[in-house]
Amino acid sequence: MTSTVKNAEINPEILSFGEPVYARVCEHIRQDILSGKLEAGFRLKIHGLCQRYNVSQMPIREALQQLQGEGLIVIEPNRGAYVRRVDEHFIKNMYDIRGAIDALLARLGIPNLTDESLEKILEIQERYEEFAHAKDTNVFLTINKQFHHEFYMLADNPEALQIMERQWGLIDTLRAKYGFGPTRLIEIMSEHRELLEAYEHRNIALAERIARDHCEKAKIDLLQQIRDKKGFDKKEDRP
Amino acid sequence: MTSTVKNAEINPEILSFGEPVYARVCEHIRQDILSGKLEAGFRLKIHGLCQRYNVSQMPIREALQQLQGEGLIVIEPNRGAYVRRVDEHFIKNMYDIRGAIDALLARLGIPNLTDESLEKILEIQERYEEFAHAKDTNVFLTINKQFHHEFYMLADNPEALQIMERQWGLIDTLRAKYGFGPTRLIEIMSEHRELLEAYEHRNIALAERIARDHCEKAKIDLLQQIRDKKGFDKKEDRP
DNA sequence: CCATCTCATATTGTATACAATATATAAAAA
DNA sequence: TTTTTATATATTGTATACAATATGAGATGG
Repeated sequence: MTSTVKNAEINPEILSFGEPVYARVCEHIRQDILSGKLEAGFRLKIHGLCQRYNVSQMPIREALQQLQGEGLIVIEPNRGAYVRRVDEHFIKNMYDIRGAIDALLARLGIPNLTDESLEKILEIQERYEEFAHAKDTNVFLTINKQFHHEFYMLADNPEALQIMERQWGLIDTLRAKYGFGPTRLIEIMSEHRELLEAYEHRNIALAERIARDHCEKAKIDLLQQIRDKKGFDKKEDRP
Repeated sequence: MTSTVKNAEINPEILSFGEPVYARVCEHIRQDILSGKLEAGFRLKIHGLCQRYNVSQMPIREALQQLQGEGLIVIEPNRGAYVRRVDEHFIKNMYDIRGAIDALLARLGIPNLTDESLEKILEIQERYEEFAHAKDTNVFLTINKQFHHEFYMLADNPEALQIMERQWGLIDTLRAKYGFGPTRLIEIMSEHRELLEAYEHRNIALAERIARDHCEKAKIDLLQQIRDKKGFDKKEDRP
């Protein structure tokens, strides 16, 4: 082999696996956005990302294009890329959509409900209640995701799951940042219990209503948290 | 300026505007997929696209990444890109999702309903009925889109609109290919009339139900059309 | 005849050079 | 002082060379 290695050392963490660099970089940036390390509105300069990941521009550019397709960032041609900015409208709209989707998934899922899945959900719920007093937002978000994931699985509609997950990450990011209202954690617990009961009784109409209300209340709570803590919608880099 | 032009002529249709090439190529491929020119499963080889658009690989690759983010194509690392394959499950799932979203938009939109918007919708509906006997699927799809677009606007939830439009294009492509069932066009007309009436009376619950049923019937019709005309799910290029 | 290996070819992936565009700074004119 | 213009710098966009990987055909061994 007559390979002419003329490039300097490459970040082994990025190159490591057989996966292409652009895929790895894409995943990395996505996580940085969803974890809140890269805040909404943050300007993503290609050169900066090149240094950060120690690779050339092209894999970076490809990663950014994919993230734009996913809606996590916005690329203005010849001007640059920014982490998508979210406003109260976006939050309201996403919760409304989620309410509709969750209701749908209840309708689709209840006919497929088995005793095993019911038990599994109950188990998650109990773990949830265990941590209810801990007040650790991230632990909550994780268990919460597991809880709803079980319902989603029952419905057997991966497209709905994918559509929601694609953008819902941004909402979870906000929730991690602003937390829950003082009484919200207790309310969530009982709302989940109610939902579980509706499933147990195979009461589709009731489950739909509870799922929608659940989202509605979560929406109100998050918006309230944001208004309380303020600091929202500051530090602009570019409109 | 000491520019050293060493590249051959560039396709002026692609380069023309101030828009970057990758954006133009992206739009072009997207249209080719949605219009059915590039069928589901079609292998998108970079070199082939380079020749087709007479540009180098990089803009092509960036365009493909974005389309993958949008979900229109699938890129298997180191193996290639394919137009997303759709199966009956996908169709069923998308119609279910659309039913839920349309119901939501009815609920959100009715409170915002004005006489002007009502009149505009009625106008579209009349144009619809005018063309009902023409049996031109594409004309139908266009007018149909206008009809529903008005309802979507009332709801003031651009995220829902965007989420739907992103993937719904693939369904319209199938509809354009397989057409409507013999009695379906008449049914659509009356279903739209019913929906319009429910809006007129500001009957949210009724409008929700009609919107969902409308999607349910459309789903059944499309699946039937596909089964009838066969030829579906053939000509594979790669799993 | 079948399985496996080798090697040529095709295709995708990455780095780099350079071009095009936007942004910022400073000088000139009003 | 304000506005405009010129110029330099920074940043994005494109083409090309080359590297890495996958694919397929023929050879080799069982």
